[in-house]
Amino acid sequence: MVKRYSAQKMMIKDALMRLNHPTASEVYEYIRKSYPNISLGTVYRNLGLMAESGEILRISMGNSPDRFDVSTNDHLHVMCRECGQVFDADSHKLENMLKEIDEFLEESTGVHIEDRTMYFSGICSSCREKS
Amino acid sequence: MVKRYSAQKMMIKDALMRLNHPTASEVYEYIRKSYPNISLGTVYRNLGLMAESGEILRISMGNSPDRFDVSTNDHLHVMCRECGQVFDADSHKLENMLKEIDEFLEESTGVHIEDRTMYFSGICSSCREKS
DNA sequence: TATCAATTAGTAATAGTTACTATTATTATA
DNA sequence: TATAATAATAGTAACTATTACTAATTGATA
Ligand SMILES: [Mn+2]
Ligand SMILES: [Mn+2]
Ligand SMILES: [Zn+2]
Ligand SMILES: [Zn+2]
Repeated sequence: MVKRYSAQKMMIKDALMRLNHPTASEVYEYIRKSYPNISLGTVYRNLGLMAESGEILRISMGNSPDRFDVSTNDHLHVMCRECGQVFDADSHKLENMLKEIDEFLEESTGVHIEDRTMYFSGICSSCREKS
Repeated sequence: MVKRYSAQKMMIKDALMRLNHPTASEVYEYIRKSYPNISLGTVYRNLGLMAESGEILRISMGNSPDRFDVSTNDHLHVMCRECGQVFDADSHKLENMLKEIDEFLEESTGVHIEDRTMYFSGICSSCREKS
């Protein structure tokens, strides 16, 4: 069970670095330009494996298709509901607040918090200018 | 365009009050016991309409099916990853912190935050006792 | 009672994703 | 190097959650 770093896997990693939080099909379409034979299944499988191993991040936002992220450091995501762009925000400075929220929830629900999911949406500055 | 509060709609509302943050099919299965002819489409449509009008809440947690909530007040959700139970937590006391997070994000991304989605998961107290 | 829009049941269609399978590519080994 | 073992792929089928469609039903109104 030796992990083979196939050409396809490298292309997927490369696409992730070039695109901004792409969906699986965005990765697929990007690679297809230079390598038309890539299979959508291969893209999904590798993104899933990489996310599971912690090499990349899977971002589930509501009911839209999952997005993937090469940055695995702790950070938050904000999406513009006008243009769809996804913005990163370093959550370092919020660490204490987030811990406080966890503690509050543990106390009021009895659940030992192991994971939190949060994302935000609004209108980005360039979309605000346009209107 | 008179809003008719059909028998089906009432059954759906009743199911929501009796079940704990159910999915559309949980609502469907519940109603089917006493009214086998109810259509899954009707359940989906009415849940969607009620959520849109603000009469109930739609809760999207990751890639699992959407859940619905009769309580429309501001509160947070915590799910036990062992038994799947969903717990409510009044977010009143966190209001200031949440606003601070919004402000931080507006400053660091330029996006004017209009909506935030957050949910948490962990192990509930009764599941912790069992192991 | 006749009319007409709202709603329904039942089913078809869709989107996103995972599963399957035969084939190809890569590595290990005789 | 030739052969065997197995990891990964392309292509497609299947699946789940959800929405769309349509003909029939319901119920309010004139
Ligand atoms: Mn990111
Ligand atoms: Mn709730
Ligand atoms: Zn924008
Ligand atoms: Zn539990």
